Amino acid sequence: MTGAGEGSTVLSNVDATAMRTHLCGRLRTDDVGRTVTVCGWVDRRREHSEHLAFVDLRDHTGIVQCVVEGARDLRSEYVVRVTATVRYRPVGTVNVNLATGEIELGDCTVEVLSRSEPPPFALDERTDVDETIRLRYRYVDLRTQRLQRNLRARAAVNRAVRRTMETQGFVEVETPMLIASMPEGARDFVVPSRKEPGSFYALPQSPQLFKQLCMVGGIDRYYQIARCLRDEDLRADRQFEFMQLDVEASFVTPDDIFEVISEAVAAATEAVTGQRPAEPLRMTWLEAMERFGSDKPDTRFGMELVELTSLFERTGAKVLRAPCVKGIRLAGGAAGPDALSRGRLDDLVATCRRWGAQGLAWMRVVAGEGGNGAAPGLDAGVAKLLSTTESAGVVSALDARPGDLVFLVADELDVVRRVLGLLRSELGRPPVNEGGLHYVWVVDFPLFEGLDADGMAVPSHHPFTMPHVDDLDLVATGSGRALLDARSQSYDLVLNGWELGSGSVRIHRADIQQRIFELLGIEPAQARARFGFLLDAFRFGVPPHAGFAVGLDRLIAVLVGEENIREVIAFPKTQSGADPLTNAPGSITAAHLHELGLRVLPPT
RNA sequence: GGUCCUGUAGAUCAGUUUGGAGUGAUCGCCACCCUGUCAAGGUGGAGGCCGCGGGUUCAAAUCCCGUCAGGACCGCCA
Repeated sequence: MTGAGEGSTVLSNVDATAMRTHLCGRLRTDDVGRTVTVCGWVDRRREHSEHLAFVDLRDHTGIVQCVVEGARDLRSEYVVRVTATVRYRPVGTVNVNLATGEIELGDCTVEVLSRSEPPPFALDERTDVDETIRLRYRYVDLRTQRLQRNLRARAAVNRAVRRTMETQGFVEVETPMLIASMPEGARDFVVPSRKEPGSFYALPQSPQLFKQLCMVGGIDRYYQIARCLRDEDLRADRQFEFMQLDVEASFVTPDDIFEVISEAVAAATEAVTGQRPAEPLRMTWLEAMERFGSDKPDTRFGMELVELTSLFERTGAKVLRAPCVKGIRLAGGAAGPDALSRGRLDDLVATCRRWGAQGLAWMRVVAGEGGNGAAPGLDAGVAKLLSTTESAGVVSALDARPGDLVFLVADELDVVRRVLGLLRSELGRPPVNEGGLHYVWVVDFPLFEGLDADGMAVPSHHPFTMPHVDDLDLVATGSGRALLDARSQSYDLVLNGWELGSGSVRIHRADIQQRIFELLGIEPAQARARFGFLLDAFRFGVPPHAGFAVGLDRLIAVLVGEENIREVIAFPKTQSGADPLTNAPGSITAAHLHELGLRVLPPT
């Protein structure tokens, strides 16, 4: 957080107000001898008698010790104003753990501005308070160092992102919150119309179509720090509403977008950590899936997937006979302090089944027979089912050493990738605040995710995603499963295994768009109904354009080392979508319902 | 829609496996004492529908069923 205040344009005397001269945490030995007035909350008091009490006064900058003489009824979280003289602490009473530890406030005149009931939970960092209670009293929780730090980091990111986008020539355009519902993608939040009962607005899942209209409108370079809403189940990294740095630019290639976004996240990173991150790696989707079993690879640690299919092509071990076999190695997983227990292994097998695999084969790596220098062998688990050649092949392909644990999954290609990718994270992923910041551009995503029951292609992104330049012919003439090899000009930005955002080059040519609709099974009439206004706009001169959106909540969470985006959101919702503070969602009056032409059905 | 974990004092947790007398601890809170503490210290005290409902049992915080709330994950999130 060293850089959080850097480059800010605030006035230097902003600490002072009509009620105070200084902020608590900023007082230093330079201020000794000054008469100051500070305001804040009583953090802790240490009463020695009616003659002497030490009162720690806290504001968002930190704590300063007030030496209060004479009896005063000052309790936790009272809001007080103290006028006093800054003085050195007596020899031997300096507190090295406190930024203000060399000084204290003496001759205090204390004014109680507001009393407080005892707080519902301790505001220190030592105990993990139940999150429901923290959210119920979020206004108290916000006083903690943790949330003060996180929200100020968030503001620093917003500021840095705005500055860098402006510097790069982007224009901030605000798009509407009340829009038409699109029957694509995530579930929309809807708002009933009063003027037209029975009709509904949707809240935007993203400004996607509006930013493309901005390109048709000649904005050239658009950006917005936009609130987006999706009515899908919540997770540690997903809230109903979230913020995106939304970007679109005309007459650009993906490289232009990479440059702009890389610069924005670098500026955001520097604003929080004080250091510019390394340039993002670039990796194709295929490489990410093959090496990490995920389209959001966490490159902070190894344990990469190793291809073993050909080794088991003619295996006698039935459980390993499959279209695809891959393995990963857990160093020290079989022996030593980090060894996995049999119970843990059984759990992992069950977990992999839940993830969709037929099973999980595991083996311990042991020292080879024949003494020193002999190649390691395999033991336990399915080891006895393997031929000597197969065992040796596994050991050599995975570079396994005695004491390691080896996991194999044999199944369809996509299952093997996914399950081993999840297992790799489960076993090896470091905490969010360890291992540095590793940005990765994942490029060349498949254009289609698969085929639906009718044999129609299912888009992996949205239907306006431009095919890869080398796959335009395939898209134009291909059919059936062959189409699944087609790549698109879409890309994701990943940070330490978190998907930060995605973007693409958009289709600006009517012929390509028409072909894509055809492959997706969208009839012309249907296309008109759904996206008519966009297609109309494209008839009036659309520039080639591309864009991106960065999930700011996730970015900020990783930058401040939080595992959960609720910790970087001032007033988040619980996993069930409720707000324990305001009790949202709630009912509305019958009159209100009537006005909107709505009737609530009884619960089923 | 599903899987798993959690729910005991204002807070954080023991106690639940194997049912048994009065559910304890620490912090906080209240009162008193204490003139250099800083997670101050000392003495005393208050504070519990053991999430809720039902069942089994002579007996339930503990076992069973249901339900509510919170969390992690799968599905979902173009």
